[in-house]
Amino acid sequence: MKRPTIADIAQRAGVSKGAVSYALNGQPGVSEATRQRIMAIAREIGFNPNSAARALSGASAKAVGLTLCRPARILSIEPFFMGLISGFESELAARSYALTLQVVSTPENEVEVYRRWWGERRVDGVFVTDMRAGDVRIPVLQELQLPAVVIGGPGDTGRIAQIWSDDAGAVAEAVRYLVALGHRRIARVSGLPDLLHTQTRTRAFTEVCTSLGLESAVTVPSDSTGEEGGRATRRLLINADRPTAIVYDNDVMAVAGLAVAQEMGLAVPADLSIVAWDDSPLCSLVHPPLTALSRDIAEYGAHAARQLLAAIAGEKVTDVEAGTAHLTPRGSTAPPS
Amino acid sequence: MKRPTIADIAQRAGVSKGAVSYALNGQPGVSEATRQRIMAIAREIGFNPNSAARALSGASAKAVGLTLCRPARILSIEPFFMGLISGFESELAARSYALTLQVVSTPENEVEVYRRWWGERRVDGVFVTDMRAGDVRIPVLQELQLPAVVIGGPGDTGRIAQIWSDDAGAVAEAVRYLVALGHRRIARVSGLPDLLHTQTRTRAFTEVCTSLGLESAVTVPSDSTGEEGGRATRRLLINADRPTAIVYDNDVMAVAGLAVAQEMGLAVPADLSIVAWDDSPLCSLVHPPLTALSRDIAEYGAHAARQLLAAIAGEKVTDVEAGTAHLTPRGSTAPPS
DNA sequence: GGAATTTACTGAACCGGATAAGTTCCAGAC
DNA sequence: GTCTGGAACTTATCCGGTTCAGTAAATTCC
Repeated sequence: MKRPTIADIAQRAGVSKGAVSYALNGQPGVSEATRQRIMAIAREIGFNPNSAARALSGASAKAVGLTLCRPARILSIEPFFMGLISGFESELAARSYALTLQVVSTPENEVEVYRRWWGERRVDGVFVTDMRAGDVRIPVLQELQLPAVVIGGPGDTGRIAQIWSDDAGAVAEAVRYLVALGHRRIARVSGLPDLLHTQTRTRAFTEVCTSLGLESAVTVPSDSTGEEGGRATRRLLINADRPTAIVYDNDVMAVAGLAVAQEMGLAVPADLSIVAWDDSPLCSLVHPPLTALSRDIAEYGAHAARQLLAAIAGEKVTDVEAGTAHLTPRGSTAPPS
Repeated sequence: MKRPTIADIAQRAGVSKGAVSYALNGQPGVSEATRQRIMAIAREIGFNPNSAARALSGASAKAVGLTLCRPARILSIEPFFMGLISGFESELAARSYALTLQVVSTPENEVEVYRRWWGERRVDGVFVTDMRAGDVRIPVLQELQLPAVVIGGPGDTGRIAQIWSDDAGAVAEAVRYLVALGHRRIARVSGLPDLLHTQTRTRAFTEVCTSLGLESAVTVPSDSTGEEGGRATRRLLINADRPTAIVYDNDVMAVAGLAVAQEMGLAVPADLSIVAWDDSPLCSLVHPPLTALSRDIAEYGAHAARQLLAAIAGEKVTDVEAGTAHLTPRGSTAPPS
């Protein structure tokens, strides 16, 4: 089956290719009657503009890119990214933008992918996640002048717009809530320590715990996996002066922590309170359901997509703080016994 | 920054555009010396072929598509797809193919996306998941002659290749194991009943239970979500002659089922044995860790990607059964008390 | 040694759109 | 009645590759 082109439409309508192009793109240069006639023919024969041809003649590729820098094992269970992707799609699909995905193994690898995408003109812009301090990707994106939006910050991104949620405020809310319940020994199991948002959260956690004069407030670094989160929990709970509450940097680690507590014969929430970050369905799935710092990740993603599309359109895009997480108390938190 | 093109290379090397194209694509028509010189220059100036131009001049788009027909809420927690995507990527990245993702809401919508992708020449082929009986997508793909691989079957896909794992064998293995432990009342919580693989599993489950002469062997339909899986479990467990073991069609529902059992004061595995399908890290995360029907989903995806690339290359691709799931016993199964 | 073939290229057409630069044609102004 | 200006087109060029037809030089063959 042959793909219909504007030449086919032009022939049917008895006009030139140029006229068809003007008509379909809402450009001036054709009468309203002709435009309607052309559009009707296009619809009738199921015309879709060849994205390659369009991209080649200087217009946009109508695609944006996302690189995921995680091994398969971790990705498969990280609900955050799928939520984010769903959010992206809600905006992108409406404007007929495609999302191009690439799984990579290192940030250096990510840079290579950006360079390739740029050279291939494959994408009009990219989403950047998992920002690190002094991230190597930022200078490259600036050099290539590839539109981008950094998700998670705030950090030093130069002219590149970023969007983040108020992690410091959220962590403070969680700690204050636990303290109000009577907890005095609170621990936190964090994600990868070199990620920017981990650092933000760690700083905020330490600050708020100090200001509230807590007995102990350690942060144990982990890597966002359930496995490592469980190990970190075990290390915390074998101490004599074990914490009475633990805040986890994501839901997967929180679930693993819950399992470790059960395995060690500790009752949740009687002996240990648990707070999860990022409230995926996972949190309400387990027993007891986990108190979580919820935020609308899909909306977060949609917001980021709007930002990126604006940046691609050449509009001035400013940094925004969006979607502050707020505490959703469930069965995993209670006063310490 | 200007993107380097083959014209730039041609100028530097003092040859024509055509010669450069032949050299870079390993085509005959240039001497080995010239080829080396051209390749060196290309590497030096960081040349990447413009994918749009390449796609336009008849060559492939170097991209494949995947549509996901799930609401955001479900997708975010479904580890299966991320595992599959990781598997795709391992093959695609090696051959510089991009993966284009689109989240849609209905199968009809999926058909539209296929038509658009085809018209736009955006992808060279597509992965098809979640096959239903009499799936509307198959005739469209045949009509468009868009290379495709169906993941999950076997079904009636005409000339389109498919890949599936031996679900019937796996479900039999699980049931036989439970029966060997002494269970006589086994239930199953399934995924969406109109999906082909759900039907295959249901048929196999009923058959093996009948052949083993079990007291009761109901399948309760669900929709793969934890929420619905939990509800189905609750409905099963309130009966007087409740099952002593439940097999779930995915890991998320199994985890939800575990939570419901705990909530109802039933001990797992003493009062209820649980078997999960698809062994994501989730299964080893909870307490007790879940016995699961494991298969290597990433390898499954990689296999599918190899099939699709072969189909795109015009090779004859045959249906294959790959990666049979096998039982991985963990703490959630034991003889009934 | 001259014709035939092969090698190593060049030049130009082509893919399917976007778009700048004409070309008609007609209404309105003077 | 001529001139101007704009609407409604057409024509031609460009984007950056691929590929085919052509060509000159080198090599092979009898």
